[in-house]
Amino acid sequence: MSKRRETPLKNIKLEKGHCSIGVRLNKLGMVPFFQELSESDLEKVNQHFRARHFDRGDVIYREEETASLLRIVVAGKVKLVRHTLEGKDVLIDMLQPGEYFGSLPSIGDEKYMETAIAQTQACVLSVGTDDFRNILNQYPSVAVKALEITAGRLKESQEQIKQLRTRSVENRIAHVLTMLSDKFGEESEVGLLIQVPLSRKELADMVGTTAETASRIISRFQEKDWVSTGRQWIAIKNQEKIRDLSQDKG
Amino acid sequence: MSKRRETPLKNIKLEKGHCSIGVRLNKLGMVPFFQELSESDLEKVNQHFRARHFDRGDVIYREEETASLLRIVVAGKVKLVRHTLEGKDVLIDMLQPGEYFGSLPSIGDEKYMETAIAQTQACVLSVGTDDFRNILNQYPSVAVKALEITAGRLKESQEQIKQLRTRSVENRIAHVLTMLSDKFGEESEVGLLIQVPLSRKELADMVGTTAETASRIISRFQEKDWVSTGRQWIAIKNQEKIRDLSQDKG
DNA sequence: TGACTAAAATGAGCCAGATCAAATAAGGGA
DNA sequence: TCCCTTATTTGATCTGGCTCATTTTAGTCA
Repeated sequence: MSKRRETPLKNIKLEKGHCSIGVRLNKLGMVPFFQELSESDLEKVNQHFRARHFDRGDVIYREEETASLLRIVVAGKVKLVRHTLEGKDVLIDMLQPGEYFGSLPSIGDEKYMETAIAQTQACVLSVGTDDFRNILNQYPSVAVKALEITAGRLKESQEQIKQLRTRSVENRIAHVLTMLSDKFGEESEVGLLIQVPLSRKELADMVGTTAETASRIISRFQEKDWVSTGRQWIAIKNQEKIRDLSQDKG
Repeated sequence: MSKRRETPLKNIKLEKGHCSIGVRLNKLGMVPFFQELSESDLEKVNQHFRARHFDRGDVIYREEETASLLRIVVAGKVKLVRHTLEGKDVLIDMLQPGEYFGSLPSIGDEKYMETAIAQTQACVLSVGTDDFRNILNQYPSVAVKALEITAGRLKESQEQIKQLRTRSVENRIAHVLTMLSDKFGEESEVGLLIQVPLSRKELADMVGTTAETASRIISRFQEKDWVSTGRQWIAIKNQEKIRDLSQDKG
């Protein structure tokens, strides 16, 4: 009855030159940091950026490397991971176009604390930390925006700490699925598809479990027909149930 | 042989009027935010602040209350806690003079995400969020500083997430003890004393365990003569061992 | 379309740490 | 110095989720 299935994930193929100077200026204005800048200021700021393309799986920078650049995702998805000595990974964040990563110009912020990897083909802008510091001092609105964004991330990360301590793995998985579908969700025939390649292992690393446990739980969801999944993808069929579980009192 | 023991903790009694306008300006310059401001700018900024005294246990603000003030600890210690529906608490941070809390002026930051409680008698400054926003726009150095501080907290909190997922409770307790002694440590006859009242329950809430488990672990440390403790206080007698445990490969 | 490979699903056993229940003891107050 | 409250300690038991090992797929590629 069913044809051979193939990934419902979009194969994001970025064309050659997509990461060029021309496109760049255009996109820069859409980055939250710079939203309040005038056209001309934007152009000045743009001078300091360099653009670079990455293929899926490329390491953008490594933990422990000397941190000297602030980066902004312009196209594609980028994941941030921390490795531990015991060989466990912690998936800190999955970034979308418009989001920043790398080092903010802070004192003693000499090493990157995490590894950044292109999760799909991606185009990334970068500025030197010193240049960015100048930008911050010159355009207070950029600094305020950066502060807001960072404060927001701090809250999220505190929320995650709270969840890690108090909710079950099942609840936490429901929670990331909700977050991911809010961020990357796209309606498709199989349900609300999370438009990023994401293995069970990666899902587990976001939530703080093992791939096995994550798999068991996803299977359970599937039995109840709340999600549909395959290799590296998950789509949500019953948003309400999943959201309920992610809320308090699952 | 030994006299009746009493808490080695200092009873921080703040005198009346300690929290007055006069003292205030003096202290404001010591707050990291404002370190780079000139005397006269400092005075202008000071206009916007109000000072207020709190006794031990006083609630400074509650989770879910509308957030409208940014606060700065001027004297005493303040703890930030998150409560969960299940009745568990998460102790997010223990603040020292000079540190900020409350709401940064960010969009949609309408509710406090945590409850702030005076852990000792304390003096706290506050500014309206709008006023602070103006300060940020007017003095970029303040904004940059705020950004640095917030980014630093973000890193800490990511580090904590990593630890929660990968280290044992024993390791994590050793880790907070190390952090707390770096921050609040004071040499005393009983060892490097953490100069803040801190119950086992609170220790547990910082680390993500139960009071019982925390107690068992502290007992173990005590047997090895690494720490000495009593009600609401802990002093470290063997910093090296504790630090080793908190490091990787305990 | 069939073969092949890495991802995913499953099974069985085990343990750190949570829970529940009780016994102790620290240290403030009079 | 004694009393009393409430933190702390300790014991016994239970379990979610981790581990290790194996079997099944999904989906790509030729």
